[in-house]
Amino acid sequence: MNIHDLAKHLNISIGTVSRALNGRADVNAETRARVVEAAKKFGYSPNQSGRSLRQGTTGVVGFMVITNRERETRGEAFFMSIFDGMQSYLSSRGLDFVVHFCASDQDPVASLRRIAERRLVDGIVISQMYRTDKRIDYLVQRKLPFIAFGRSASSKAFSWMDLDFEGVAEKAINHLYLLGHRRIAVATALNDVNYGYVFEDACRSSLAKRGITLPDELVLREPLTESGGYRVGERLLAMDERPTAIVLVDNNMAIGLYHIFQDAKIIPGKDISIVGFDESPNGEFLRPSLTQFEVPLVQLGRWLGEHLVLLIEAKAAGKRLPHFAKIWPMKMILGDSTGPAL
Amino acid sequence: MNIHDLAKHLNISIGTVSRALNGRADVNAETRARVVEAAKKFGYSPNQSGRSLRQGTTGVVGFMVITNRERETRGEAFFMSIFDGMQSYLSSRGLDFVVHFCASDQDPVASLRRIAERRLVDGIVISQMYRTDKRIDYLVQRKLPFIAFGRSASSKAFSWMDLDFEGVAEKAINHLYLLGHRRIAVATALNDVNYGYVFEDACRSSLAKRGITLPDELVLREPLTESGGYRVGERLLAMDERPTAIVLVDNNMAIGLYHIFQDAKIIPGKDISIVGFDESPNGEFLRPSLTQFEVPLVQLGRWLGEHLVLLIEAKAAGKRLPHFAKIWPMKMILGDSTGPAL
DNA sequence: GGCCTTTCCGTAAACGTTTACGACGATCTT
DNA sequence: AAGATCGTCGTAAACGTTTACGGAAAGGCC
Repeated sequence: MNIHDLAKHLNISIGTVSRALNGRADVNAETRARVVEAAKKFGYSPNQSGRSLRQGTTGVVGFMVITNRERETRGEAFFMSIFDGMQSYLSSRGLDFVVHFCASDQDPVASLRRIAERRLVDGIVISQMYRTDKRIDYLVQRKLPFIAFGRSASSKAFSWMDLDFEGVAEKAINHLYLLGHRRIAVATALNDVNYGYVFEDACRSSLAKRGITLPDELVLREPLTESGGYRVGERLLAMDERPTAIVLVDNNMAIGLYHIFQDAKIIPGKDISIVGFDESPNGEFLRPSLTQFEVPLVQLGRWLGEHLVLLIEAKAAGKRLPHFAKIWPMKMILGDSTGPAL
Repeated sequence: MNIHDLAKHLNISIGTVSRALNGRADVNAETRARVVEAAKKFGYSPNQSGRSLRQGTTGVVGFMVITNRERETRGEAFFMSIFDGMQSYLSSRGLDFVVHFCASDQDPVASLRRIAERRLVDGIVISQMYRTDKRIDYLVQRKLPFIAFGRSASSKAFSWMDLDFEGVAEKAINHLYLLGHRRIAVATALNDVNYGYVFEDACRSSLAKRGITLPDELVLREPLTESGGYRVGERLLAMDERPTAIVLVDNNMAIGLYHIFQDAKIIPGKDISIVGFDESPNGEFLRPSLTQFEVPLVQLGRWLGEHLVLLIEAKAAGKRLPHFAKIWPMKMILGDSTGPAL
């Protein structure tokens, strides 16, 4: 069933059918009603290939995520809620949303090139930004609208949004400082994902603001997983001069950390203070409950959808929007995993 | 940069360029080399819209997942590994892989219709099957190749694969039975997702085989989340005649269950035995470690990719493959959460 | 040398849309 | 009444490919 069949059945021209369905003004109200009804009856909806070929636009918005077989990124469940929010906004705008996966052993730029060159999307969100990320240069050069979810050290001008690592670090450190903690460890990412460095630097400067220097041995770089957290615990236990508190860049780590502490009969919030990062269901269900930060992920996804559409529309209109750099605020949720320093 | 530009630059016709790039036989080796090199140099790759319009095929394979804002499905991280495996297989076949999300408050059939009618994919995996699922009828009628990940009670003939709920139930029940347990509870899904029923029935018949009838009050239907597990724990604690063991259809539940037990000073494996379901990193890090089942998700994703491609190729060749119904085997991993009945 | 085969390539149609343009009758303006 | 405007619709070109078809040149065979 294509537009010709539909037109023939209605005894009008395909041009009129197209105009009727696309809500153009120059078509009789009654004709339009007939067309719409017939389209519904026959389950007709325009072939996307024909349409995009003609218009040069696909009506599809993408999200690229780099999977990691060893679960070393926070990937996982985190993204699902973001997808949810983004999809719900885009569908309200009549756009399709698809997620592209790129295995960690593949070249992300090649994967992106493929998506872009085959013109599968009108715009895309890229995530898991590396410190220097070639994807940015490529997308800028290709003029494909995009938002980076996470900052990068790229010199190119581009739009991005990121979690408020500075705010989190400041609130966490301040909270611990007021509780009397002075020797504070930081557990951060092992691989080259940029936010590991961002968080580390933020903690360092929040500590410095209070006259504390962060010694190298208290920066624990491990995979952002349960076993990474377990490893962090092992390293903490092996220290001569153990810190009285630790802040984590990832809540998966908290699970492993809690369990090694449980084995070692160390009670979070009493013997050592722990501050988690994102709001994960695990955090609420840990005992004692984890002090962590609230991230409304669905809302964040909506935001990404809205702003990517703005970029796409601007490009279609031939305009140029100023680049934005949005920091997503996060609220601290006090749990029982933080307490006065010994 | 399109095929015309490339042809003009090389001083040959677009037909030859197309043939050269598509690996057709009737083109001179030297010409082909020149074309390939020029394409690489200019970063040319064919416009997917033009190509699909002509060939009637998109080179894209999809996966549809229904998000759930309340995290009531096992959705979440589970899928990420499946995507990983599926994507890696498909990319080795030169196909693209995209994931379509459908919010739980949207109509899954409408969402699927949109994908199918706009011809965005050559084939699709649908998941989170309902007991009676209209998507199946739609896809069968539309003749779009698909695999259902999860069974359904649909009368239509279609291909599906599912986890081995019967095997899991049998192994779990047998294990508990040999440990002396006779009063065994089952925690399963609250909503209409089919596998909740499948698992319940499987447990029921495994128990029956050993002369035990499963009383209604021991079937605990709750959301497949941490808080659902907590709720299961509450209900267990409130029982006059508490079961000595419980099997779970979801590991997220285990987290909540462990924590209410921790609060109530009930030790899994000693005071009560717990059998989890899928292999999740949480399970390994629970204390005592959870008896659970191994699911090689990446491999499972590859399997889905391979078999969907088979269906797509069969359709392209005008052949009809017999429908398959694959049960994915799962291996029990003994933890410390199961022990002799009191 | 004539014929056949093979190799290679150009031509043009087709895929299903959208949209600029023009045509037509009807209505309005003066 | 003539011209202008408006509402509605049909026509045809264009988007970028792939591929069936045919033709030219070259080589092989008798």
